[in-house]
Amino acid sequence: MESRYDFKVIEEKNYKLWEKSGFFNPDKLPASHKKPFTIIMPPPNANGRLHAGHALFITLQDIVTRYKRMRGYKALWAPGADHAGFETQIVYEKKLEKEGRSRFKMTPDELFKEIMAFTLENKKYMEEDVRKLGASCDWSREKFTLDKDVIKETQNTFKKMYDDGLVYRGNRIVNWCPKHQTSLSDVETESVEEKSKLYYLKYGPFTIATARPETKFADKYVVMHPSDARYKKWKDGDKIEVNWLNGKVTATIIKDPVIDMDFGTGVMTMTPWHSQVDFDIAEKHKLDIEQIIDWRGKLLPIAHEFEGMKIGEAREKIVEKLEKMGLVEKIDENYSNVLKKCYKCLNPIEPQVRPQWFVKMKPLAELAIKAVKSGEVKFIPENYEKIFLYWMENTIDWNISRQIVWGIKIPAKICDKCGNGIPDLEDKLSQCENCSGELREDSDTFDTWFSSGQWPLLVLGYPNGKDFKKYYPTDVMETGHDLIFKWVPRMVIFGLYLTKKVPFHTVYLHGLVNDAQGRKMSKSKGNVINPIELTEKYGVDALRMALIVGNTPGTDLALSEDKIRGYRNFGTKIWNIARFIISNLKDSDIKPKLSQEDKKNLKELEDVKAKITKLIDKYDFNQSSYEIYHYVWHTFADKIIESYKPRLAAEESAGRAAAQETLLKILEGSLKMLHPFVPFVTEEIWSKLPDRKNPIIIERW
RNA sequence: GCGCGGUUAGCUCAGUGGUAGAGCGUUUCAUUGACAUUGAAAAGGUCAGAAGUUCGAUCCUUCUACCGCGCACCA
Repeated sequence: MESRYDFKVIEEKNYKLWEKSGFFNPDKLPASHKKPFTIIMPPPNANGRLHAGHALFITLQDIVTRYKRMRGYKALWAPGADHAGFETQIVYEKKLEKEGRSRFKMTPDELFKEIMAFTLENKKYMEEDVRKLGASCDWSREKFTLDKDVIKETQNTFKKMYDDGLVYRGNRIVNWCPKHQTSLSDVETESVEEKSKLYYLKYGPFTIATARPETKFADKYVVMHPSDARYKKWKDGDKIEVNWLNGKVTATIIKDPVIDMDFGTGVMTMTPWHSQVDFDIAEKHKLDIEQIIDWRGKLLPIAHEFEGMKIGEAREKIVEKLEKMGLVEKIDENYSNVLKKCYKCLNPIEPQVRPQWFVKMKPLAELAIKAVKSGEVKFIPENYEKIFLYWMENTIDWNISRQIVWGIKIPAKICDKCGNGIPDLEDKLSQCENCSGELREDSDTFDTWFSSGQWPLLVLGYPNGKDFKKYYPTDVMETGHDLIFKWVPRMVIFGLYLTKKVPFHTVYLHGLVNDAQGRKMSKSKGNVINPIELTEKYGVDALRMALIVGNTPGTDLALSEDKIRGYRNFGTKIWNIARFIISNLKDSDIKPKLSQEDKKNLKELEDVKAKITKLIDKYDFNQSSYEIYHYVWHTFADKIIESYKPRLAAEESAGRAAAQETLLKILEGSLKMLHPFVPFVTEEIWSKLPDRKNPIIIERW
């Protein structure tokens, strides 16, 4: 055996050995592996290389998969690659920008083809990285989120939901990103608290408070609480004449309990086209709505002299005008409000009314709530159950249309005459059934989460695939805690809606991987750790241990190079334990006679194994890795081996043979327990032990 | 504002109703022997603060403070 553990050579060699063995594919496991155990890999974004967070989830899922495989399960870990709609399109747009091009100057087809080529090129590197980290996933089942069957089934689901009344076309207020020229769902926005000014403006006999004077040109409704005593002389529906930005306006009084009497003056005017609250009120009272700001974030002709101005610069100028008109009562400078921003570019979202496809969430959310409350789906850590339920109990309808090309086309026809939208999977319809207007193809694509939400089903070939029957429902969904809203609920919902079964019974959520000081990694801070570079320096096994030990579910992890170095030493330790024992193998025909000490040590090995088994079954990787680490280093190496040295050095005897045999047995047992955590070094040592029939990857735990 | 989490060794973090743990760092000694070292040992903690439950609280309960994070239709 080489005196040094040369991980670079060994990692490559053994990953090839595993791939060649076919054991990543559950169908090729020995027949004794009967009961399926399934994990669906959250598909990494195909447009780039893996980051530290990926390394963590690959390690976690690989540990479970290897463990279950060794426990005799028909273990399936199905990998994937995500086209990552909006994300990838943005990456590509930046690339175009650098080249002095723009997506708005390309046809959708051209753009789609270019992004496809770009993504497929990068996908290879992503897959290379996944392999590098030792993932024992079944590559023969890999799915790409834009595979033909994935597209087809996603579109079928859309049609089915439409037929079931769960998808509708609505002219509703959506989150509009003026930079990216697309609508976004609620989870694709970030709420940022900002200091701004609150303007108190005179509106006829009232004073209204607003943070956005630039939207107020067309305001012609005044809203107040029905039981506000200050305004009881006005009745719902009363008309008043008001001198306003564009001259005289006839305003209508609206009484609605949505108004907070304690905020401002308890009176507001409304801009339904650009505010969620206002839109809701307008819908309720069937009021007129009018667009003030265009899709690029500039004022429309209704703003008269301000037409064409960006809203940011228009605000102060409009306030100046209001001041000249004597309409500004006061300005509160210390107002802080919450602004929604595009989660990618952080530009403010402009709420806009736009015809879009929506999913009716309430009945679907109820399915998910029931499944979680009845314990069909469990969360690790448990407190995420509360978060999940809170989210499900407060859903709003989900906008699934995106105005980008990089995604799955919405298979529908639109009638511009009456606003009707109809799913059309076979591209057959040409005339509107309502108004006989001409239909055009919907140019929008689905929100990525609409297809990702069906991922466990799609990977397994829902509805008729063999795998679907065999491996669905899956066992555990392991993903980042940041996806508790974006992804997990949608998978539960689609699973229940389409199959009446939960897609997985356990959700394991890991935290973020931060830098050594616990700060979030970011390019601007320059503290991004590249996992592949680390594996080249310290080996994959070392990185895996560093990501697992001391890391509890749901909690962020600080990853330092020192820690990885520590576990690199652990690998060296394992290697040297093996070297020592292999150089002290049984070398005579004398029948071994186990001493009390031998029996005690073998019993301890069994006890440790039982403990670790219990811990892994609970998905407690922190404790289990900690236990195995301490057993191997501080019990096996420091105590047991040390105490056996005199016996090994002694004359040939039954006692010496027993010492040799006992040490080998403990080594074998330890290697098996170590294998899920540090697969490479254990596989290599295993191959060097006498009389190996199988690689350790399919040895029985 | 509401919700969730955290506060434990110099740093990063585990953990438990009954003498407080790891990795890295620090100090001392031993050692080239399976060990790109390793082994033995040491220093270092009112387990954020207060009150309560308990024979006993770092752990359970309540409150407070500070730090994170998430959510939010007070315009």
